[in-house]
Amino acid sequence: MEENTNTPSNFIRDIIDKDLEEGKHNGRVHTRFPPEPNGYLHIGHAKSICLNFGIAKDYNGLCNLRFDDTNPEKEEVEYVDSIEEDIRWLGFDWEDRMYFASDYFGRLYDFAVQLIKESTAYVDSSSAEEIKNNRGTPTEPGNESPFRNRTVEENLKLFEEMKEGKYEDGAHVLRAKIDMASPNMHMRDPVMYRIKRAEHHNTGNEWCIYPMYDYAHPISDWIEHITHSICTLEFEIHRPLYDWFLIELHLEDRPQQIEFARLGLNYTVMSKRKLLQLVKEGYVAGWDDPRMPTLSGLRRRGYTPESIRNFSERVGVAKRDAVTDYALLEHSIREDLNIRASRVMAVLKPLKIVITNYPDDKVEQLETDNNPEDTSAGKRTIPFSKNIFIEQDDFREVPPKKFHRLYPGNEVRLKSAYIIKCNDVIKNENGEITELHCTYDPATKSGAGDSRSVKGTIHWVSEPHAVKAEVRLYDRLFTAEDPEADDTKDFKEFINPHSLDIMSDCLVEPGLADAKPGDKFQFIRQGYFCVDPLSTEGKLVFNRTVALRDSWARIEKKGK
RNA sequence: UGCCCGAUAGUGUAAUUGGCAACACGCCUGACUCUGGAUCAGGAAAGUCUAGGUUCGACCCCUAGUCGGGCAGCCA
Repeated sequence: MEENTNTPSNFIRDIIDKDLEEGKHNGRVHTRFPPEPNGYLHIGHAKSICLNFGIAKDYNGLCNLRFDDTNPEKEEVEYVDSIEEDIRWLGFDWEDRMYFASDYFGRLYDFAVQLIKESTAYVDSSSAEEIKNNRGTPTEPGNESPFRNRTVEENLKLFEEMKEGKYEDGAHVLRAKIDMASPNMHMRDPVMYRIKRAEHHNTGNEWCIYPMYDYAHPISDWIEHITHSICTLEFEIHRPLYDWFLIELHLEDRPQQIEFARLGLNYTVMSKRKLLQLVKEGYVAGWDDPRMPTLSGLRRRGYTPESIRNFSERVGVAKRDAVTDYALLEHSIREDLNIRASRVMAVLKPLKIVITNYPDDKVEQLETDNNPEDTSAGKRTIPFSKNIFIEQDDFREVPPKKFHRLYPGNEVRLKSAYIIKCNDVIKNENGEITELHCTYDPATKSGAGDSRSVKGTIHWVSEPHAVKAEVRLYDRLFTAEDPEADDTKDFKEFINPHSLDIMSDCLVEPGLADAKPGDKFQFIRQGYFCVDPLSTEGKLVFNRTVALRDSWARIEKKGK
């Protein structure tokens, strides 16, 4: 399949083009994707992954995977593993360039010593509370720490002792000596190192001091020869600090930080904290619940890597906060599945039909296309018999206007089979419809030349051959476009109570009996579905990825 | 009454870098169809936040304002 090759221009590519023209970095382009292993990747990360790996590819450069693991209290190997898996699944390859910020703890320490020697870093023995109180506010300057002017020797000794574990957590921090009156809060002597006795997923108990993001990130980028360090908007104000460390350390060929707006998607939440809350409080079944915007959730839902890459391309890259319409994501997956998913028939809410003029024991094997969009997908046969099931929604005793489906006296075509006519509606003592009696027209067999045509075609399954299945219909997780908009209400108040609808009495065509987890299908006239990872041959479970566009639903709605 | 950033159809992005607004999604019509899907054809929809200025000419440059977002973790 061909992917969108003409990537639209964006301001980051403009910057790179200009850098290349000016001969910066000797014409190299090297990016990195730097997740913190403290949660699962979501669709917003996918945008960043596609951006970073995509740019590297288009400019003949490289993109590293680097785990930003400077806070051992929050990070776990479980997340490292899931992140690797998700990026690979998305279709990107970091080759042998998987790094950890923790790989650089030694060098980071040495660089810190260098700053101390140059009197641009000092050990502050103030408490966290005192540091906070002396930082000032956005409108008022801060106060200098009483420890700000310790001698180099004293700082060196203290910092080394911090490393050696001579002090308790929080007793001292290492700070950059910049400007307590800076209008940019991040330049008011930011903390570089803190003492934290926590086991690190990678370095174990080797260290008891850990660098802060603002200090570790620019240096990690420099160590890896990154040229363009792409991050999200909230780091914009950190940029002067990013540059400050590199300049003070006299590092050449410095990477450039560029910020873009993170992805916003309506009817969902994207913060790791909130997603974690949904998982922990049981609103969803886990990180890979098909309603989650996580990559593992989307994967389980049936989204393909191609569709997510195309989506990421289409949302664009800019510097303004924006919210993308969920419909764009849905369009991306429909577009992909339309050309690759086999069409099959499945009845979600069965309504029995007896074809009164069809021989009792006869069974025909009818031929049908696997995918009309792709002739190479071939054909298959499906059994047809006297007793079949159709969708309850495809019958109305009293049809509304423009209803092209089955109703008393009307004819419809059974997809790939015959035209039938509804003669009798059979009801039980409660007046509920139990079955329909129809007659078929033998002259209208599918593929038997040009027979009559009727307005409606519906799907069906043969009763004796049908296979039972459970089908899970998903809808958006939230009822509000922006569940976080109202700060008098918790976002969880907007959870859609109908986001999961389990249909347990569905019937699918026999060929689906041995469908394997992950297999994707179009249930004709309904939508795209995939086999859930927990599905078994004894109990088939399908997840609805996305419904087909439904213009009848629109017509009907307008009529009301 | 601080600092930083942003503003283009309903939504998200473009605009050969100063030449008079385009693409995608969505929406509406129609054609076609053994999926009310797909496909095809067509359509509505912004005059670029506001007010000035520079210029033959401004979405683009300048000034002032408005609105929105971010910044006071020993989080990233």
